[in-house]
Amino acid sequence: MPELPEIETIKNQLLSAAVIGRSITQIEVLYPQVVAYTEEGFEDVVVGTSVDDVHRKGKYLVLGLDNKRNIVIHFRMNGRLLLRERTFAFDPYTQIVISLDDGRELRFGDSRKFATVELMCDADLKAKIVNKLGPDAASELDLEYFYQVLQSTTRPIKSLLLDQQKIAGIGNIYANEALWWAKIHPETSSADVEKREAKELLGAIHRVLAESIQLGGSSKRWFRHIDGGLGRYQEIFKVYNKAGLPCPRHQDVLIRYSKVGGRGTYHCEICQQIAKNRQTSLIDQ
DNA sequence: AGTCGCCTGGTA
DNA sequence: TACCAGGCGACT
Repeated sequence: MPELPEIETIKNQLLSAAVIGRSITQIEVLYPQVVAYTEEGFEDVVVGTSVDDVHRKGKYLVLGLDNKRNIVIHFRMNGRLLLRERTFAFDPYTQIVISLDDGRELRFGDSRKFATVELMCDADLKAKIVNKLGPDAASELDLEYFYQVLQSTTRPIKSLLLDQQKIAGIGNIYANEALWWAKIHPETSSADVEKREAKELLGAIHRVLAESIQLGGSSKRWFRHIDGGLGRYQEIFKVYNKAGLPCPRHQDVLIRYSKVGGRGTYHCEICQQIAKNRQTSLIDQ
């Protein structure tokens, strides 16, 4: 589920809830497979340390500890991180519980069991995660780089937007929404996107991410805030999950569903047309 | 580039 | 009952 705006929301809420500075008194792993990788024993290294940093890179959430270790969480499809008083009722799907010294617990879980929690030192975080991701779509992506990446491949633009090694943080919802705002067909060859369109698309990416962060992310199904509350961006989806409904720009044209790169894709065939591409021009001749 | 596996739950 | 899902890595 969670893409950049959802993880950013979690991060902001953890900061507001003053998690930084709290020390960790206990770790309970209810579902051992959630721990994807540890350089050392999870519990031994974490208990007794305190959280001194919370940040996000792409779709990863990082809890930095004061011993140079990091708890690195990837939510995959259905991951959920809740902050509860210890006495609060058990949350379904909880897989790992991090107890804080003020009586609160960070409870992480995932109904589909795809999500991962890893413990890694600063050097590993950099080598195994940060250096493998492209610039963060919300905070590090500029037109210069974006256009250069587009020029470098003929892959469908939508697939490129989802490629975390090229651009970090965009997932299926925001790829669909940004392409609609920029009026670009999801299957357009990346290299055929003109600089002017690239600028539009970059603006659209920044727009949808920022608006979603303002609304606390999208809770189409599984995403929850740290207090269990829902995001609201799904209330203003333009095309995502809207197959068969009218395009907001064309009341008589219905949103079409298709697959691009194996992922469900939504677009309006009137406002999002494939730019006349070079291959077609050659064939025409 | 496409398909499969990882798993479970919601919905047509 | 079948199909789909805010992801991603390992296959062919």
